[in-house]
Amino acid sequence: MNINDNHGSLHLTNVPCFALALTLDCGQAFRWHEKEQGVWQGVANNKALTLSQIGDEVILYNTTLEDYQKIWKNYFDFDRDYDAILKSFLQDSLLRNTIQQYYGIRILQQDSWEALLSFVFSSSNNIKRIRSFLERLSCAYGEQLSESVFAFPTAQALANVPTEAFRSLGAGYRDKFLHDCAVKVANGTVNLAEIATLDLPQARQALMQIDGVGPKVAECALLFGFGRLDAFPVDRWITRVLECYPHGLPSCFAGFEGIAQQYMFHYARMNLGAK
DNA sequence: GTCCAGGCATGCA
DNA sequence: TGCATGCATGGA
Repeated sequence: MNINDNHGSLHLTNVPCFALALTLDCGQAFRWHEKEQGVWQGVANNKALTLSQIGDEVILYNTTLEDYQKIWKNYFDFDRDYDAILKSFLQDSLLRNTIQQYYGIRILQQDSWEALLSFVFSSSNNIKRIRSFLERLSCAYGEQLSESVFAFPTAQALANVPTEAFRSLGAGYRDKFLHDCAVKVANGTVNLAEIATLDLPQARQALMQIDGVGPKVAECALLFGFGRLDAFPVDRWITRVLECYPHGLPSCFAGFEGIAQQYMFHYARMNLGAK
């Protein structure tokens, strides 16, 4: 991959294994939207970004080489050899067509707090609604970065928000879960930096101290927010896909079950109708 | 009007 | 330990 700094925009060429729209819109991150055809806009790590893709060329419009090195390279996980991982997945005949069809979905390395709170809200909910709620939440309690762009609110900021305020933003019954999550992260009862150092079972247990965090939400937080690519969230869709794997997952997924899971998830949402 | 969504906590057997 | 049920809300 090559990088050219072009007066306030960065041109990445020969970007391997990257489908921008699929990656931003496959239900792992909720603060990206397609502003116009092929042009995506979003916020992560307190930075706004606009970007687009043509073939294996990606253009980042409003950033610097410094921020790319510091934030976006890691966020898009560009140092990881996805081609090699996906190639090994092709050994599984069940997922082969899906991998080829949706080639280039990457797991974003999101902020752990943002991923955790986002998936607390995700329970028994749909992606469109998760998006709109998190946008309202950010507008209400996040730092303003520009006229219409707000950072994801910090745990400290949300810990001071009364439960009823979450309810009035449309959180529904999850209002108390959001509150508990913010309080426990803000006061250190749940220490995200420490959880990042734990093995998977311990990390799950630590996250599940939060009201509203069960096995699935914990797994999503670990996969999407802690870079645990061996985490494997099972939701309603994945449950249906797993009916095709009565003997468990194939060994070619080992260590990267979470990546395989995201292809399964996308396949299911695109191809399996309502149950 | 009915069903469903990246589940979880709770109560009961 | 295992299963059924309620839970808020808005879009299809």
